[in-house]
Amino acid sequence: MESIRYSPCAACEVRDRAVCSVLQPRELERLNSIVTEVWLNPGQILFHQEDPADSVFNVTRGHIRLLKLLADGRRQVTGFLYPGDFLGLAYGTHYACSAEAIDKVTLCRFPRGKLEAFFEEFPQLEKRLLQIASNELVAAQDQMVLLGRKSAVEKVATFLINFSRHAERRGEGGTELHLPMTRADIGDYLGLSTETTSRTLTQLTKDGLIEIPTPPRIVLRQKDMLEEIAEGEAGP
Amino acid sequence: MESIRYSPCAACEVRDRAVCSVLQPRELERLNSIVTEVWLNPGQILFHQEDPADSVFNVTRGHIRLLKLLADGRRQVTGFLYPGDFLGLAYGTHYACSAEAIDKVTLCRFPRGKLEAFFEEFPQLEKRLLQIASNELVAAQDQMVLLGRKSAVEKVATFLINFSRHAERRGEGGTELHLPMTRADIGDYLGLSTETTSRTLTQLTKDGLIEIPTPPRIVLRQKDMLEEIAEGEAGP
DNA sequence: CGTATACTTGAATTGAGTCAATAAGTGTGG
DNA sequence: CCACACTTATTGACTCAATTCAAGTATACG
Repeated sequence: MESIRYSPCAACEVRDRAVCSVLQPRELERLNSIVTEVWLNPGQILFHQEDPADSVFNVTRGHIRLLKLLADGRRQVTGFLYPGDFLGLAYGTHYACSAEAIDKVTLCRFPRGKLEAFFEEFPQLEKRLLQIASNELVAAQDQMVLLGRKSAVEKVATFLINFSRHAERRGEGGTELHLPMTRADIGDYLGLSTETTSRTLTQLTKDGLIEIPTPPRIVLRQKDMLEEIAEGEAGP
Repeated sequence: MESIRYSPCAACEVRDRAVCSVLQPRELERLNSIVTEVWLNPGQILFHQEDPADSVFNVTRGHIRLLKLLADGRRQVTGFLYPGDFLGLAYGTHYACSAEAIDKVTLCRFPRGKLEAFFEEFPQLEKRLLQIASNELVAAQDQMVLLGRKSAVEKVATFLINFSRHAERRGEGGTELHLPMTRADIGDYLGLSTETTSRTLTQLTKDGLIEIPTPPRIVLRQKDMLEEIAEGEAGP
């Protein structure tokens, strides 16, 4: 994990979606002074569960997985982060989960204390964080429905649809997906085994709803059907 | 659902835990001016999923269940609220889930717009909300681990331990629990059927870890063992 | 006291997990 | 460019934890 002190904000590709979106260029310059850039290679760990939570981050490139482990090694991925996503809200003094790079990742690091000092000066920053937290809570509730009540195929369909929407929001077209994470990651995110995840994707392929030219690519053939399945509307 | 405009804050039993805890008595009086009190009978609905989210609430007495429904009626309880708990963060313009009274409930209602106007005057209120949201996000992640990766007995043990801790925090002693919610509610919260929930409680009774004198009461006999089971440390 | 609701228990079923083997990619260095 | 090692993904056969369906038993309530 390397990091430099540089002026990344000016050329930031995700500024419109990031926390910083609420700041004026001049304010952004001030924020710049406390930001460090962080690079991670695939598999590298940004922080561990239980580490002191002294920084928050914004993903600028690549993908992060958040995960929690049980004593015996069972893994739950609590979220995937995409470029623009904010990271570090869900913590008190220590991080509540680990954050690992899926592919090559770049982030902005904000020292917690310094960022909070900024709140006095730019209260809109705090408002933005509350907004982000609120969105995350809504997403968390949806994930609880998924984990608690959806079948394997409903879980996988939901995942594909959500990923597709996310890609669309980034202007990437929501039909041809490039999944950066492995089947094991997806399974641990959906509360499924790797095998069930793979089998379910195979079944969706046989049913003509998706196509897997070559993993990591997946093409959504019948998004409307997938959406129905995702919402549990496709019969029992 | 009745509601009056009265001065409830002065005699509030949960002021120390509620959003209001960050306000001075004089500030509290100002807040008082926008608060309405709401009473609910068991089973009554405070708001429905998809209703416009024009108010936020603080529970002062009784218990609320938050739930989401799938198209075919499958139910996921996304949370139980206890006296002192805040309600209404996880929403944009519309509520993301329904809120129903479990027993007799009293709440403070804050019109959203008016509360937000208060933020200018009392920025510590907004800080408090961010703190609450952060705590809820941590809890949501724990619930994902539970729903995605824990066995039935681990789920039930976790629920009992969490309920116990909550009771202790309210100064109620964490060994003799009064569960206001039904087995069906608990099951829908843990991603289990009513029957499995009941069977698992029976099994814990046979193992001597708990005692069920007469539902709704449950006595925790071996809290340390329950904690081990909850964390998945009690063998495979 | 009868009726509705909540809870428990049993028997049969099943969706997803586990274990195990194979196939398909990816990358490395000779 | 190919052979080897390594990781990721798929597929199959079997198992099992939890669900479903079906009674039956408490408990609360008007």
